[in-house]
Amino acid sequence: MNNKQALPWDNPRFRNWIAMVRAEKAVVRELTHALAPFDLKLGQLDVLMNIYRHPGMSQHDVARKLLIGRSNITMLLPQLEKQGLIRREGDKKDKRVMRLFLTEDGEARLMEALKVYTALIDRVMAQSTPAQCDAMGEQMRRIEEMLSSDD
Amino acid sequence: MNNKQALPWDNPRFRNWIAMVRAEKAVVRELTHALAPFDLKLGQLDVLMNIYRHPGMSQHDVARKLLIGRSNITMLLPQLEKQGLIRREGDKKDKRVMRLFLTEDGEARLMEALKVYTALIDRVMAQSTPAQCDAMGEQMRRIEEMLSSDD
DNA sequence: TGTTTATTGTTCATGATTGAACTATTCTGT
DNA sequence: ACAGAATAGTTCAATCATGAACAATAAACA
Repeated sequence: MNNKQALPWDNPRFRNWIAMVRAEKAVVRELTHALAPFDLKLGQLDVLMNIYRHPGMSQHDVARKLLIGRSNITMLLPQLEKQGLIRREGDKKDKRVMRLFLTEDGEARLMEALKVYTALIDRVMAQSTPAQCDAMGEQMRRIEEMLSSDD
Repeated sequence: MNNKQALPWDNPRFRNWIAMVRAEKAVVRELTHALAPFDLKLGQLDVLMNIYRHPGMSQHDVARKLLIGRSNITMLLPQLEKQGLIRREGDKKDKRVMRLFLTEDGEARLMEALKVYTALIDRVMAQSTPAQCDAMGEQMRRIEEMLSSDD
């Protein structure tokens, strides 16, 4: 019984997955430090980005987009509201949903933070050729689609 | 002043990074569910894997390998010890370090969990050709090396 | 219309992760 | 040998994310 031969570390797919997780963790750590001067956590920035792209988005939609729980959003928003970065408006037609908007401050803060964000990602992704980077992105989109479809 | 043109969403590198984060999150979520029957969290499995590959590893080394804090390890190990999956031995020469070993139960449980782990990763990574998968892995290793070097 | 079912957001208890402060031990340099 | 710096691990408080239970509202349908 030669268990060792079947060990995942000999499996390229597995090793590459591990490499991806480690890289992602390293970048996130770097990013968190880079965002500290803006008083923004990565999760908060994700929310701001989504509201910017889709003003009037509901909390539920933000949660689904970010693959996080609804309660997470509920506990995240007051921090952003307190900082005056976002505004919440009850929907006229559907009294259950809260529509989210950036304030001017929120948009300004977002733009500043995005400069740092993109600068770091640019630096990180410059490790690959544009073609490789795109190929990687395509793989990732296929993976996500594959997993979100068979829920 | 056409801010919009410089928006990160028009930047392929940025978009591909976002795709990667989403894919990773989706896989981790799936993985967490798949591991539930084994009473193992992903973080615990990571620790077991490292101890398996490097028996007698110190807690500090595990933390560094996994890119997590030392205190995290300290609070993680008692759970694994209570389940009888690992064993801790004080180093003879250096009384500060604790050497970690898998018990037989720990190794058995690890092997079972790894079957599920690798099966999922195989399924996920099958979205790419082996060559693409390897190319992606190489990118990730370069990224991690790049970020860990300039600490 | 009225009743059942779904959906949105909130609350709450729980578990995970972090970083700073601390103890104990070892290493360095003189 | 000794003082000071460095290292391994622990403790603790704070933060964060999660899922289940819940309230309010809307949608589906008999």
